[in-house]
Amino acid sequence: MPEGHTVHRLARTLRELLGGERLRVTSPQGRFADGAALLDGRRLVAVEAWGKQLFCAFAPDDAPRGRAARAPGSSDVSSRAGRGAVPGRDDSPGPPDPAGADMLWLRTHLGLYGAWTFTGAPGVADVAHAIGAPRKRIGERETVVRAPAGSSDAEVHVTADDLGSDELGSGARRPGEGWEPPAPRGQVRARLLGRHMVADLTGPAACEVITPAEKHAVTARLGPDPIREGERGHDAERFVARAGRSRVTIGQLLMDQAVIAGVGNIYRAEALFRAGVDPLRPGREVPPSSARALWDDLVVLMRDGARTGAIVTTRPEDRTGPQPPGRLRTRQNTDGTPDAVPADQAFYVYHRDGLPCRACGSPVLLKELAGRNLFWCATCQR
DNA sequence: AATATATGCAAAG
DNA sequence: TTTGCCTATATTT
Repeated sequence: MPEGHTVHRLARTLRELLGGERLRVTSPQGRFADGAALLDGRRLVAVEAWGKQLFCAFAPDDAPRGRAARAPGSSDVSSRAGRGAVPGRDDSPGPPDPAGADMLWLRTHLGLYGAWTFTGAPGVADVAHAIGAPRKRIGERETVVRAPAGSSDAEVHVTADDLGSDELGSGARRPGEGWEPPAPRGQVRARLLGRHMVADLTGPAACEVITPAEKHAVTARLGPDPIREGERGHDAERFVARAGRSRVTIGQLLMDQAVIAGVGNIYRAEALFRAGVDPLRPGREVPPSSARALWDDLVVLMRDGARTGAIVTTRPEDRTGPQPPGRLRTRQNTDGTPDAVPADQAFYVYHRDGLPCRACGSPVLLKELAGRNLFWCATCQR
């Protein structure tokens, strides 16, 4: 269920935790055995997200060595703030050419159910960490650390569980020394194993090894990605022009990865509400100023999502709904930041059908459109 | 134990 | 427009 923000977050995590390393690549489940054999022993030199697509570049081990290539606008593997340094890391300069003829790319797409699970050696990454489905992350538990009375905000602390005290939390050993990765859990399609970290991929819609040319063909079909805005220039104008000449509804255009990459069902519904745009209005009948506002808002919302790991679109003054009885539930993947918001106050319309609109009080509507649930307020969105 | 659900997408009809 | 697929988890029987 990840939207683009999740995939960018994954890219950063893979870059930081495995970038620059020679990896063992396997397919414990077996369904990716051939592809894994192609990548096994190669070096992870770049990790890139575009919309919901995740690309990992694997260079031959004899290729020029260096840190993972810097994707424009993203941090490279040297940004390891808050994590322990890894001994023996190769520091030689000169990233390999990601388009080089001997490069192989791993293309993955999480689809509805996919997830990456990360497990690290003590002192390298002290928590098991998964992104994507399932909602409850494997080996992780969230606890509310602070929930001030009268405040809708709470701090959430993410702790590892289920992995045993020998593996996690003991700072006694040197980082990664003597570390063995845990046995694969569930249907692990692909496993990327570094010296101190393992990344397991389950349930992807796509997991394949492709050439640079094939990778280029995939990205050429994708529209501009709000999280990557600024790399190419004119992304906003591209989106506005493309949407503005279409007879397809703006609600469908926002879900079309060739029109705008990375938007999913939640960002679609929420951005349309925030812009006051009727999802059923044809793109060519949406004023360009509204289309531009949609794009600009998605840049902010999705970058926030990539930073915090959670989709929260409500403004603080609109999070005044009644607290549900029982224990506080917060949006997952919050990284323990104060940005945590009760799950039922994170959205304006998504999954709020039948409930009163936060702005006008009229009931939020639900309609199935192109196989997906569309939520909107017919009063606020024109 | 069976069923419902999910932030997706492409192929088939 | 409908179907099929990939998987783990919460809910219901």
